[in-house]
Amino acid sequence: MSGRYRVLRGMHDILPEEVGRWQYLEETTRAWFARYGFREIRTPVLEATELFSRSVGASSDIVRKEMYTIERGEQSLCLRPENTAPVVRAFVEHSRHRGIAAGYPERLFYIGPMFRYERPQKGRQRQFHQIGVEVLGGEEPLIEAETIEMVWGLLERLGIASIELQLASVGDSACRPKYRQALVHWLRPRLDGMCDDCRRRADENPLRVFDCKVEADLLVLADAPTMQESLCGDCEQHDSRVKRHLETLGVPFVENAGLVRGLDYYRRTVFEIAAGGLGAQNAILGGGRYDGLVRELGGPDVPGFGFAMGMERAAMLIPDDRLPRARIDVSLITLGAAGHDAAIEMAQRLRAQGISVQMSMTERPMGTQLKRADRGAARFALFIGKDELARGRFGLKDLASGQQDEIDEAGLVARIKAGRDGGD
RNA sequence: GUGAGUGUAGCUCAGUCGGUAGAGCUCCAGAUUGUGGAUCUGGCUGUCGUGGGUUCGAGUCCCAUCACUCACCCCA
Repeated sequence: MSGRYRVLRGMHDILPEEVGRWQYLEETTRAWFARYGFREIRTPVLEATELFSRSVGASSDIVRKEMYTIERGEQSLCLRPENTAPVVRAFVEHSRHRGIAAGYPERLFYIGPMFRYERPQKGRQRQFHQIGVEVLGGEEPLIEAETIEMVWGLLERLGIASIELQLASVGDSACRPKYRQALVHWLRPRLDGMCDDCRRRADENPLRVFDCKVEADLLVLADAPTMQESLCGDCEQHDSRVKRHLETLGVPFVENAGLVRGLDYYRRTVFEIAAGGLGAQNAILGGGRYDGLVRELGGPDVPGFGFAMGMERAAMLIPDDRLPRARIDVSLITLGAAGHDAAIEMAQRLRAQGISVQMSMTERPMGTQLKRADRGAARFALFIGKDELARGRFGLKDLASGQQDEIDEAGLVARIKAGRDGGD
């Protein structure tokens, strides 16, 4: 490690060697989401701080201690820590609800950086990237099922294996407060035997006790009342419909009554997909329904559902053999000054024909040029020297097989393009 | 914010009891003046994370600090 300046803590350069992994993730996502009618939305990374304290929750860790804020004159701005609130802000600002027909909600996705001032660890950066989806303008359980089926299919297409979908309902404004009360009541006489974290959680956010990792506590909690059995009629019906649709679509899930999402705005359905190989941060994506958020942010009473996927986490799980190898079509091997001069224009003509070409910027020994062609993973080497120029025919060598043919310039393009399918 | 581990060449790492800074890979040149991958020979590359202290002498010991990694909290 050298140099005087370094990247900020928790932030990373994505170098050319890794960029292919990211492009594969992004391209696969865009193509797959398009099949479900999702369209991309891009919003600014900078927003009013209040947007997040209103939506994510002023008491949440994200707002309390993890935001990058900028005081600019009278305004408090911040780098977005998540993107549901900005997307909803844009939805409201542009009156998008006016274009929604019953049964056809607005389907949006985004890809971009988020910022949270946290202590970095495996799978957690201060600048990280999310692929997120928001469905606005429908409360049908099919929305959950279809959207989850979509992302389940995406992970399959990316070759990400050993994943588990966990599903729960956190109820609504009718049944959740009642359950919360019941849980606190149940916990109170048992807290003495439980860990410090649980005692603190019981005060601040009782549902979080289910996140506890202490064996003894988990045994106690196994008998705790669950949200599931406390759901009101509407929530219960919604939840069972979501599950029925998921079964129809063949998406396996496990119910996890202890699933707690960190953001205040969730109602009813919440879910998470966890994977092995990610260390302690094993959630690759999570989300839920947020009926009420649009109204909270000053819009009409439009229901919503969405999730966000951590791109760093997803990228880590894509098997190497899934990634297309970036290859250059042809590397020019020049011999002598005349060959090098002629190659300059040859490169231009081939590139105009849609072929990727590399060549040395200076005359170099032939052995060296071939070595570079190899290292640069070129498919072909094309020899250009005075003999070839005199004959008007060039040696085109397949670097994998070693086979070399004499071919005129007119035949080069077709031959090189044909080599794309044949070669590994 | 808390705890633990690690910082030596572009990369991966060795460095004994405190005594002149090392290896492999990469890179460059050559063996090979018009044919690559293998092999061989030679070569370049260092504020030893940073600052201070102890010492005749510090990569090595002590203190501080910064960064990275993992974990906690929390989250994607």
